[in-house]
This record gives sequence, C-alpha cells and structure tokens, in this order.
Amino acid sequence: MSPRQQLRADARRNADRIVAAAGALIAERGADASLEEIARRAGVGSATLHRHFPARQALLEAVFKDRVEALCAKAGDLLAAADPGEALLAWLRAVGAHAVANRGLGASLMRGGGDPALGGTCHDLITGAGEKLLVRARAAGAVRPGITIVQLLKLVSAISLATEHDPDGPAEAERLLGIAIDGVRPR
Amino acid sequence: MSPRQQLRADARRNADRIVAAAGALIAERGADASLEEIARRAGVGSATLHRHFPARQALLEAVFKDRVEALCAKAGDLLAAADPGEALLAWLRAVGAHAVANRGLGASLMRGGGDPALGGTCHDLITGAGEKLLVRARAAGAVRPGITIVQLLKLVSAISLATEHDPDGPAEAERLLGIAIDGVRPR
DNA sequence: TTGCCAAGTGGGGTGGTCCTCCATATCGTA
DNA sequence: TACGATATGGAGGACCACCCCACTTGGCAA
Repeated sequence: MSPRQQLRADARRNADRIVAAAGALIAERGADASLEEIARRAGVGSATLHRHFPARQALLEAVFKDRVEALCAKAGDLLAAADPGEALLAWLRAVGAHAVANRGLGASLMRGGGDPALGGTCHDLITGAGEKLLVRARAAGAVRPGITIVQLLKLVSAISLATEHDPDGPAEAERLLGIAIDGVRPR
Repeated sequence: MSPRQQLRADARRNADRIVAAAGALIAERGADASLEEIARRAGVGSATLHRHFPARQALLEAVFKDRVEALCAKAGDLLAAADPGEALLAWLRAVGAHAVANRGLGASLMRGGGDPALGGTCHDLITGAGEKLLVRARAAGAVRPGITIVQLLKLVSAISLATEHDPDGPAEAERLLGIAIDGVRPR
C-alpha cells in the first residue's frame, strides 16, 4: 500500500474505508478484532481486505500511521526543549498516553522487529524519532548509559499492553510509567 | 479442579494428563497454544478438556500452580533477609526470571483481576506473598510510598510479556527489569 | 462377587476465525 | 463506445473454541 497513487480510484476508496472501519472496531474491541467483521463494516468482501493488507500488522500500521506521525512530530518539537532529559521523559509519557488511548497501538509499536520483511514502518518511525531525543539526553548526562531507545519504547508499550484490560487503565498506566521512567535517570 | 479428591480416579488421571500436555505445548508455542492440540496430545477428547478446565485461564492456573507456589515459598524465605528493600527487589527479579522462563506465566499472573469469578488463584497467591515483602520494605523506607504489589507485579509481567517474542528475550527482560525496578526505590 | 447408576467420556456438530481461488464486475483509456 | 487491465467478493478449505448427548466405566451396595 506504499504507492497509493498507483491504485485505481475504487481500490483506494475501499482501502480507506477498510482503514476507517478497522480504526473504529479496534478502538471498540482491541487490536485482535476480527478481520472478517472489519471487512463487513467496511462493506467489502474479506478477500478485498486481505489483498490490500496481506497481514494484520499491515492494517494496524495503516490505522495508526497518523498517530505515530504525530508522536514523531512531537519528538521533533521536543528536540528544542531546554532540558534534554525532561524532554525525553515527557515524550515517553506522551507515547504511553497515546498507546493507552488507542487500543492496540502499543502492540503495534513493538512488533516492528518481529517481521522485518513487511511493514515495520511504525516501529521504525518512532524508533528513529526517539533516538534523537535519547542521544541528546545521553549527551547531557540525563539518562544512565547503556539504555537504548528500543528498550525504552518496549517498556512503554509493555505497560500500555498490561493495563489495556484494566478497569482503570489510563490512570494505572500513568502510575506504572512513573515508576518505570524513574529508573531511566542516572543514580 | 479445586476438590481433586472428589474426582473419580480416571477423571483425575485425565486431568493430570491434560495439565502435563498443556505444560509441554505451552512451553513450545506459548500461552495461546491450541486447546484442541493439547487434548490430542493428552489422548483425550476436546470435550473432556473443556469440562475439566472451563476456561483457558483455569488450565493455565493448573499448569503454573507449582511454579507459583515455589515463588511464594521464596517470598517467605526472603521475609527473613537482612535488607527488606533488597529482599523485595530480589524477589521481583525472581518472579521476572520465572515469567520469562515459563512462557505464558506472566500473562497468567496478570489476568487474575480480569475474571474475578473463576480462578484468580495464581494471581491471589503471588499477590499475597509479595504483599508481605512490600509491607516490610515500605516500613524500612526502602520503597517510595503509594506503590502497590499489584503494580509491581504488573510491571514485571508486562516486561516478560513484551520480551517473549524477542530473539534475546531473557537477557533483554533482565535489563528492562533493572531499569524499571530502580524506579521503585525512593528518590 | 455381582449389578447398578452416577460420573465421566469423546465423536460430531455449531458457529466463528483467517486466508485463497477464480468467475465476474468495474474503472479509465484509446 | 469498446476494450483490457484492475479490482472485487462469494464460496470454500483449514483451523479454532466450545457444546450436546449417546455411550462407557469406576466404585459402591448388596
């Protein structure tokens, strides 16, 4: 689905419909929503869904693309912040908040490394954006050495995943994130 | 399967076989292994599996029961350790190590709160054992206030879950745990 | 020891999932 | 308008969790 210009108009319209339906259903029921039902809601056959998005991950990437881009933009903004360490932590909190708010985003962010062949775009984008923040924070001595951006994002995603089925998910995620993130600072 | 005495001899034998087969298959393929195949391996019909373990969670509880009990015993031992704070952290690390070594244990530990009606035993056992360690550590001023044992276990489980599909899972889990656990100490 | 019946079993059915083929319908162009 | 490349979706295969019910079996009472 990278070269969207090459798609025929109806095909592109269907792809958009599928992404919209997927977004709605994933918000309702989580990242493991039924692909059949997504197709049903989008008003297309299941074969069409599978041709457009050969793997579930590809669909998730499309659904969350704009949110990931927003997070990347925020990372860019924070590069100009006064305190490099606080900038990184603030960004991680923002990533966590987004992951909690958008069910399934956290899982999507992590699985980038899993299937290197297809997609991985979300994971790559967010990793690239965060890396710059981490490098700057590290240079300022605001994070302890040896920590990678992939580790930090894994931590954030894991927390959002763990609190996904909680009655009081967002608040609990915030608290857990607070604990975990404090370990990032040098002793 | 709580009142095992009330089961007929053959029923109990089948239940044990199912738990053994489940343990093997879960170790191979993770906690979402097919129940049909577990039944097949155990040499019983799928109906038998479902009657003994009405929900997947119930089966997981049975599979991991001994490991959870070992962790609870370890918690008991650590209650006598000199440094209450270090005792708690050491135990959390042990829980993490077990969760990583036994695929699916982490997920099982977390889901206790999800379905209050059935099971929850693993979750309750481990929570109870950890609570004592936490209370002692808190009294010694070794952990910052406001942290609950459920939060700590959620953190540990989340990390083990997140690293489950990693090429270098155990080592990475150890590192992430190190980061997260440092946030437990008071500032 | 024998006979009986509650307890236990598993094949087969239901309804769901993901994914693939291929005959058909549609778009965009010449 | 006519045509061919492109896109579609229903039908179907393989798998899954879970349930029903005709049958078997263990263990107790006589």
